[in-house]
Amino acid sequence: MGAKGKVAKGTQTARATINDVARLAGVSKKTVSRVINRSPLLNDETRERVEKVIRELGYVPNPQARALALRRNFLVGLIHDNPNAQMVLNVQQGILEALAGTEFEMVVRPVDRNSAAMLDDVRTFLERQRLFGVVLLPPISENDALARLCDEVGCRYVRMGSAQLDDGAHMVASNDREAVREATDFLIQQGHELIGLIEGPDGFRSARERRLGFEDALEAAGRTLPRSLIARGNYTFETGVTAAERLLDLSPRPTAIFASNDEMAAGVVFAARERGIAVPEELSVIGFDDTPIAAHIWPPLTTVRWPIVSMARSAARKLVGDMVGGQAAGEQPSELPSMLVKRASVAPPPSAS
Amino acid sequence: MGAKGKVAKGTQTARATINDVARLAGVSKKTVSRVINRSPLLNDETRERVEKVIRELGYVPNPQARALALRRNFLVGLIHDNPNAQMVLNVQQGILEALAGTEFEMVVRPVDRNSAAMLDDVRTFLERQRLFGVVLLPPISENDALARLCDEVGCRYVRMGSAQLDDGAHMVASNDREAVREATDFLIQQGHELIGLIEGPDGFRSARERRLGFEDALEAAGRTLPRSLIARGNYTFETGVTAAERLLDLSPRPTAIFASNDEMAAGVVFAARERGIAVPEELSVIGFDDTPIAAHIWPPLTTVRWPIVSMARSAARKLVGDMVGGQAAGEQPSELPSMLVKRASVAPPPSAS
DNA sequence: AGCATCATGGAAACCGGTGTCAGATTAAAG
DNA sequence: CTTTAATCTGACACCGGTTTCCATGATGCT
Repeated sequence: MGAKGKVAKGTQTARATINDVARLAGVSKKTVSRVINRSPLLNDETRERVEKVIRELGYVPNPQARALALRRNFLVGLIHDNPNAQMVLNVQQGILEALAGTEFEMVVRPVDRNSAAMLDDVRTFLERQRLFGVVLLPPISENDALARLCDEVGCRYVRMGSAQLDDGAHMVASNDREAVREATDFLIQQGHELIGLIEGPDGFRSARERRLGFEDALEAAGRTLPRSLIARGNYTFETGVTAAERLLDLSPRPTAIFASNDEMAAGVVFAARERGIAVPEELSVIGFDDTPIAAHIWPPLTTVRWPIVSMARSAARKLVGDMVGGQAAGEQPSELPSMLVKRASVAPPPSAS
Repeated sequence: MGAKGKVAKGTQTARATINDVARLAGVSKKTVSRVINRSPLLNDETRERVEKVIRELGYVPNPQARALALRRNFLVGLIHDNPNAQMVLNVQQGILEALAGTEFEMVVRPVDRNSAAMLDDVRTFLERQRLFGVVLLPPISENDALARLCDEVGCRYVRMGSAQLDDGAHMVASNDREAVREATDFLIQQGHELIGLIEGPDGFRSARERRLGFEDALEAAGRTLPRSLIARGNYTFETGVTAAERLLDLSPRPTAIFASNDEMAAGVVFAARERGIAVPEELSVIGFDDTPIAAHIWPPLTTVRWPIVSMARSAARKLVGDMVGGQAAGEQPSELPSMLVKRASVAPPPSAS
């Protein structure tokens, strides 16, 4: 039980105001305000006295009043148009971890990338709510006009993505290209000759980076990528199935497939099952993201663990960092590493056994 | 009139204030305020004149100022401690659908059910932010103390759940017991004699309802449920695997398993694969929720489609209904139906073929 | 017509903080 | 022992709405 209640709660919950604190501490509102806002030009002795009263009263400044006076809300927005539920939730988790214990809250705002009114909607949202800052999740984070809009309305922002698209203060990225190169190298080392690629949708930066990584690996091995071995999906399970069906009907059939995300990789496994192709004996599969589905299907997927939670946490810390914890928040990394998680979906090709 | 009007800001983006509207409409702030808040005692002609100016100016009241004056924020909170990412995201989607086009925003707040400070944390959250209302997601929605707390601090709330735990104004529920009875009936009709149950964690209302539905079906068929055919998981994939392993090692082995959610059902399929037991030829599986994983594993799962998005939308409408759209929001349903989705994971038992 | 009742709109206070700027204190310099 | 500068502190207006209180004109009733 919390024995913090020195404030007698009568019938009504009477929250202490800044005036109460000021009166009891024998100072003015303004001085209390200075204490709250960590103003440097303040006598230490005065500060302590006020802080003592604040503690005794259990006083917490009213966020609505502060928002009005400061013309800035203590809300961090998450703007996304991401089709992958798990990814969105991981990002939320990361942001909330960074915001825990602060006065900030998270408000979530999905947008429609294809809507002509998208930018106007976001502008209205930002101006109305006067958000402290926003985290932009890919793919919408790749939209430069959106970033400019944030600047314009005076809203801080941090973009998440698969490659550095902005300066360190506004970007938290992974290095997808490098990660995919390693994953593809792994397939090549296992002896695979015909490796199919299911790439992400056109216009997604991550799709491009991952394809480049794939090509990097082939090139390093002195191979070229035939057009027929490339299929495209839009990061959903269903398009993964369709793309895999095309690749699996090829003759000769690829013995391995790299899918640009786990959803599509799960689709590959599904399509293989439908055709009676054994995974990994006859077909090796690698995905990307390491979402739960990767570990929950049979066989569990070899995949690239995308540091999404850390990226989101880092992004949120960048936003509010200078407001809370001072140097504790410190300099947040702008690039976080991925790693290859090896599971049962990869084996040497049949011919190599 | 001593029009000590403010100096017009030239280049700066000056959002219209209530004073601008009042001046241009030739009325007082108060009158504009009455228009905004749909006060009934107002001349129709005056109202229209003011509304015209509002439209022309593109005026939108400042939410921060309203929040301060009204002592109530235009935020709807989502409080949850749900382990299932997909479910949380579906709920968010439903809430956002209900809030679209209104002045409300959604703030998400995960809590820790096991923390002793949970209630205090939530109280602080509600009092500080002065939320308009909250949606409570199971399992935390089953916590009566939490509902009482909301009442106490004057925060509206709507609970979501698997059974009616509260009056219609505060509850949106499905009827899990009935849905599971139907699902189990389906297994019985297919000819299964030994049906295993993987129930949800102790203390979850949904776990209890689903077990009761299971028992209802057996009882109606004149059977009893041996203790050995019941295993327990905590709604995660991993505990589903463990529970399934125990059931599959029984002799005689059950020919069908009902798992209380899809995650655990996916675990059952996984465990069966590990043991070389063919699904559905040697083992039928039914899950609950119809989350994406159900359709994305092989074989696709027969499952109960839980109307989670509609429930969340309905819950949010109940909260803000009287504020927006008047009767358009109308009376929201308090119970929404589930349905059995038949996929490939169920077949008659081997002996029956 | 005269008076009570009611609907309407305005001035000013208020919600609970923050910004500006001048005045008070104290320290350093002359 | 002044004078000057630097450091703290508080009075007051302000953020942009809502609400209270009251004056005003319109309406109803006898």
